[in-house]
Amino acid sequence: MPEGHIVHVDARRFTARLAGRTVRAASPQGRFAEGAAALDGRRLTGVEAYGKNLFLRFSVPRGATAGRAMPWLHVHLGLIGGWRWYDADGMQVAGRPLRGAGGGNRRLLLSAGRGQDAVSADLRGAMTCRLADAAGVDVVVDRLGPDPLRDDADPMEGFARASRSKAPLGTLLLRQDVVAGAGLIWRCEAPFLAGIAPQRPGRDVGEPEWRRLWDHLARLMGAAVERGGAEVTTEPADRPAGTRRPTRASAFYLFRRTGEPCRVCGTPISAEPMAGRTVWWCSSCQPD
DNA sequence: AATTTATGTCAAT
DNA sequence: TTGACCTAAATTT
Repeated sequence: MPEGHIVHVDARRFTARLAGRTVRAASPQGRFAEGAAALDGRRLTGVEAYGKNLFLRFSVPRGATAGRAMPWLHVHLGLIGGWRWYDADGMQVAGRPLRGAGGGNRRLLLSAGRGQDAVSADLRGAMTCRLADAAGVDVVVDRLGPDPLRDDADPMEGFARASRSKAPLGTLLLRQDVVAGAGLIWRCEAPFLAGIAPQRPGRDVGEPEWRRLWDHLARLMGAAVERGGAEVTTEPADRPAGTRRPTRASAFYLFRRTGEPCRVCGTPISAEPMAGRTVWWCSSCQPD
């Protein structure tokens, strides 16, 4: 399920596989029929990931600018959305065949090429899928804080917001105007590695601590991108003996490990609701 | 076969 | 703080 690093992985795939190409667009499911018709036959000219938002820029057809030009496709995957990639044979790229590949849940199918060269991106379950002009994109981006996966990020913009809030750090890290792209996994794992309790009010987090936190976020999320989206925060030495490659059960220090022993000190992992979702922490490694 | 859950966000209380 | 929503996979009946 998608946090910001997944969106950046998608962006890389769009850049590698569809950027610069003339794209066919369809909405087999029908709920984005008008948008798909508007995109069909245009060239993908730009790909941007910002936090959990993906922006795809398409060429504007000459003469067809009756009214505003809408060069951008804005996609937000929400909790359950995702892109599925297919190659010429209708298989997932680098994956197993998808059950129900012809099913009716495909909101937007973007494809290019023919025969051996064909590739398709299949969007399903997204919370947002809409066309936008440049101003529409700006509205979204202007609301976002710095994205640890972007070169243009200024972590101090996030610090400025966090340090004037009394809300707990674990809540602040889910706020997209504080850190764009962070989600439930990172809001737990990064404070653990930084040794800060998620209950600590934002205004009580010092600048050096924030920088430490930011560095962990950027490193963890960057590593997940390099792994093609797979999230792993544990160091090999902190995984059970004999676990060479991280498994689902050994990938995290805290996430979904309520009551299990801390991998560093053995203290049972604590959990409680925070901002409507579960936050996990180690009361020993992350004292109040 | 039906129900629950999921790494997200927004609107309504 | 709660419910609604987008859909697929896991879990329970």
